[in-house]
Amino acid sequence: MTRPTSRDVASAAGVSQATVSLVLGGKWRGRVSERTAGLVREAAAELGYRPNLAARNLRLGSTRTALLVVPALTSEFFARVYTGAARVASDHGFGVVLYPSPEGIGPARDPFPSARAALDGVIASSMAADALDAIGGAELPLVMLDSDPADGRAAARVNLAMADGVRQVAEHLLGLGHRRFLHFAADVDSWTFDVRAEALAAVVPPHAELRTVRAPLSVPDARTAMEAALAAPGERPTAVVCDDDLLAAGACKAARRLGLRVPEDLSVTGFDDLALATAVEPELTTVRLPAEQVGEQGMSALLAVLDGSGWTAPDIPVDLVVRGSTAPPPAA
Amino acid sequence: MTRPTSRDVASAAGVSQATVSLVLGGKWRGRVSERTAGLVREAAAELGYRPNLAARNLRLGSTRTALLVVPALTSEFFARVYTGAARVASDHGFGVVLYPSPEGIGPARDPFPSARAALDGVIASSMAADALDAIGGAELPLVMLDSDPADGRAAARVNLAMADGVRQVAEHLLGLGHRRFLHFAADVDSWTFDVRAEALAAVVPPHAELRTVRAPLSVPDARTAMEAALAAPGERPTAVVCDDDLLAAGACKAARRLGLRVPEDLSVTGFDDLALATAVEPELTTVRLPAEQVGEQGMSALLAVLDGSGWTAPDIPVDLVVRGSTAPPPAA
DNA sequence: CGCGTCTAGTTATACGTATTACCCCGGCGG
DNA sequence: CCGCCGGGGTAATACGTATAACTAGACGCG
Repeated sequence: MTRPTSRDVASAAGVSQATVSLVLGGKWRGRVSERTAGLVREAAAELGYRPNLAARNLRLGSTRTALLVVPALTSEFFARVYTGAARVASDHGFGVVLYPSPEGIGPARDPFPSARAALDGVIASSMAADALDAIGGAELPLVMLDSDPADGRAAARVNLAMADGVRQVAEHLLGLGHRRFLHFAADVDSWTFDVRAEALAAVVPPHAELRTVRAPLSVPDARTAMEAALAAPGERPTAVVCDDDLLAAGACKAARRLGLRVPEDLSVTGFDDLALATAVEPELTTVRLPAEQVGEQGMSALLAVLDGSGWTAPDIPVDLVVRGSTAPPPAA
Repeated sequence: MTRPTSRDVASAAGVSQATVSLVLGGKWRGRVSERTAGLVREAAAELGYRPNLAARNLRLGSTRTALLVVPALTSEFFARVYTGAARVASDHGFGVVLYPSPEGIGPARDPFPSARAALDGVIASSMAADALDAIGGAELPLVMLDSDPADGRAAARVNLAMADGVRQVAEHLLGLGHRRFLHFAADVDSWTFDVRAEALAAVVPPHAELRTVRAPLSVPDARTAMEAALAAPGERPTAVVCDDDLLAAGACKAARRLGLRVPEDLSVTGFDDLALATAVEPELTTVRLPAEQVGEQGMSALLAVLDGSGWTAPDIPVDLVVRGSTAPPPAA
């Protein structure tokens, strides 16, 4: 009661194993007659034949599988990146396997004992640099997402126009009349956040004020940090620019606890346009990131690299989405 | 510049390939001398040897890989299930691969061309029944999560005590004095939601009122549906029991739009205890599901099945978490 | 008629591993 | 001195596939 092999199909169809392989592999044009091919396909269907992929991989020296390294599986953004990557991959007969950052699994344990070496290439977020080291995938073709162009490990790179997104946010707020800004930064060591900080500093005019507060990427942590920041002495900012919607949600909660209304007393902007952005009240003004497109381009880039051809593309544009969490500053 | 094979290690160590395999496979007690084993390990480390898994899989006829079939990758709940499963798997030299329901990838495309047949077993959520059909994994050992015990496909089963969770919610609300309930049900065809509906109907006493409204599992959809339900003529319910935190968040938004305060005018309960539950204002009274434990038990069950031993365990208990979205009904 | 060419296949082999069956050699009991 | 045994290792093989190299026959053409 074992799985049928190509040899079983061959004897059922009355041909050789090689013929079966040719027919099912699609490379039989002019090598096998239409009639025989039909017989083979019939026999294969009859037996419910499916090729043994371990054998195929061994023969081809390729697994047609890419690894997507993400910082956290709970992240809606990376879930969408995965979707995009999987779509492109499946168009090319590739599979995609996820490697979430080992956090919560334990640093010493490798969640991919069986997949680790069975890969053709790696697509990795710059936010998961440590996980990437853990894989030791340095010997595999690597595509990095939203990473520092100076990082030499990547064979290709897919970046979002984060700086432009920050610029759009800042101009929106400046246009509303805001002059005292608080940058609510993600307490994560990642190039992509550094870029946002720099972009914001660059676009805020000299006569305006810009301070910075950091918090880990979670709503409760963000709330705590922002409560402290808003309660601090001195002139209160009128607009909080957040690195992430999670931070923005936390900031809104903090504001409400302190009796501040959003957006009348305090404007808050997010980043990413997660589902959360429209789940909270008021809905967040934020920056929409085309996550699926990141995944698609990442996979395309990897395929190009594997193919030996080069790959390069402009930064993926991002768009400001104005909702209810921003308004002109209080008259004061 | 190709990857070293066990044969390369053998010639470097001055032994045969078989010896290398024995030593590195750990089955050399009494077959190879301590000294030779040391030499082999040294050579392997020197060359950076890592076994070719396609070859190993082919030889062993096993891939040591399980597939986790989930309805949606964006789901925080299943992300945690995955974490638990991956932890147990890695303890046993197994890997876990995710198969998200094809939604968004297209029904005709199989995101796992390379993994489909390269699996030892499948763990599937009952919410992803159609995806499961698409894989055609019927011939593989199957563990089902939160599924109908009458479904005969599963070799083992891991269930949460959903009915008990609903009971806890209902008793909490009854204890607060509520008598007019609205069940906000997920518009998803899944056993796990049917169970909740039945449990709620069973625990609400005859003199109380219980209606039902359905909506898809998203905050905007939930908000729309609940706005309509609350604006409907007739006596308004005082408590909304939701199948999911997403629905609860939508219900809160709908209430606020209609000028109702939560929890003073309307109590709302969630289910799942997602991050969202503490991100919204007020924080949701909800039912915490130990998702990691579901993943752990699911993987343990699969390993047991593969091992030929049976597996059975009681339902995993769930706990009510009381937060700010429930209060006694308005005096009226 | 002889030769090249085309069609429709087949035979043979390699991929890298795990494991079974075998082999060699030194020592030991008889 | 021979048979036997056990320690230490090796040779050989199979897993199932893809493909390069080959072949048998039919056919056209000079």
